[in-house]
Amino acid sequence: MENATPTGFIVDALTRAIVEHRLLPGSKLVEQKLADQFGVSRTLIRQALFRLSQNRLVRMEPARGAFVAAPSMEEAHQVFSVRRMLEAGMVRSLIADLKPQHIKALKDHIKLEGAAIGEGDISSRTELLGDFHVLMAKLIGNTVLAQMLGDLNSRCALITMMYQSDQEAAHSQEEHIAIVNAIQARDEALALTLLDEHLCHVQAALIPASSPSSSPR
Amino acid sequence: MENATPTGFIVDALTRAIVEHRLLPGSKLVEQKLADQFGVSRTLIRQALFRLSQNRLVRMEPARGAFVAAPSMEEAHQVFSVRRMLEAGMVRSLIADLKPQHIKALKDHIKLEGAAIGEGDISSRTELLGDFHVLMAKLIGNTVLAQMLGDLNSRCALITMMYQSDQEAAHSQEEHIAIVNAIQARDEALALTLLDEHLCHVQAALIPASSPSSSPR
DNA sequence: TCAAATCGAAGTGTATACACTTTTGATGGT
DNA sequence: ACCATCAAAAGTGTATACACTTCGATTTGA
Repeated sequence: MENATPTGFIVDALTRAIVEHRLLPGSKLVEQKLADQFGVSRTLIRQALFRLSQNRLVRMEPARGAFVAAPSMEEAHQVFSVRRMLEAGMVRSLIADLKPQHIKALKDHIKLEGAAIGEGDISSRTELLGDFHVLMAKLIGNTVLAQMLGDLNSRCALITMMYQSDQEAAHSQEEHIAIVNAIQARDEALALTLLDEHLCHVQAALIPASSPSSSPR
Repeated sequence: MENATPTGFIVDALTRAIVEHRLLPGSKLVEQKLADQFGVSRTLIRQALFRLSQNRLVRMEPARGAFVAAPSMEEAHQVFSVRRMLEAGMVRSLIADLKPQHIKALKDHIKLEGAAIGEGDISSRTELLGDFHVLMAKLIGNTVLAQMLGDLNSRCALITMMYQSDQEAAHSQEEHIAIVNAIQARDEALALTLLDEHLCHVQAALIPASSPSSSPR
């Protein structure tokens, strides 16, 4: 999953920084400062910022600069709505052509989640909880879908991570377990219900209140 | 829908050229030539090419340059698979909260399709047949979904357009009509079936045979 | 004192320069 | 005739230069 190109490295580093909220939503990203920090020229920084703006992780205003995105509640709702559509179809596909190794892969992944949750490693915990969904896409062999879910995931993470408590993380993992069990039993209706509820729970755990995404004026 | 920035203009122009197959899949895109053609420096061309490579309309090979993408059959299959998932959910949402103006908007759009098909305007016909699906996303007020479908659409267009016959275009429009009727009748099961068949038909009309996407070596 | 105008600093947008890689075509050996 | 070698041409990757815009603070005029 590592990116060898310099621009890719910068994109990854900034993505982590944003998703882990070391760069807060709304922050200005000054090109020369980043260039100094990474020890490269503005050229590469600009490439990275443009890529991030296509991911919607940063927002670029003409002649004003780049800012860490501050997704509105409305947008978050839409993102989750899309995820529910995609993942419902995905689970159907998975159940329709289920193989023992799929179940094994999912259960192995859940073990990793458990380990990260146990250790209190928030960053890797959030990543793994998100990757669970990407893993399903990969298992049905649809890389296009996997990449889309990955992108949507980053977009969600920008919102969720900071606000997800230990308890919510554990809850997410339990839901993952239940979903895998339903898949294993090939109970499509149950799996779909559980998945939908799971995504709703994650969404419901969003921004407790406040913050109508005040535009940095 | 117009993009004011110079880079956006170049992206749009190249997108049209690719989707309309004035630039054939596999073609090399030499930066300096494009720069001369557009009357700008390589800087802006590179920005545009990077954006297009994120859309998967062009593929960039390190130190070798940019090429018009030549999606494999496998990838096309995956793209359509994702579209089926998204659009099934979308139609459910639409029916669940249907308003008279939605039906009107869809029927108006179909009229436009009919006009383009009648005039034999292949370019605008293909665009409108694709926009039908994006329109549904907009009607349920999900701009995130609308944008994703738009992207997937471009990616499909790279494959479909060239090969779509007049007859197939007319067939597509008829299917759109049937889908709208089912939506109007709020017959979810029928709408879903028709939509799924429609997407399968479009997909089936892909590349008649040949071309295992020979990589330009 | 306050508001408007102005000047300078900071930052973005685009072009250009230069190093390095790939490609291509020619040359020489077998 | 054919393949390997090598040099020049073409092209990409990154840095830098410079014009123009935005933002802030200070000055100026009432």
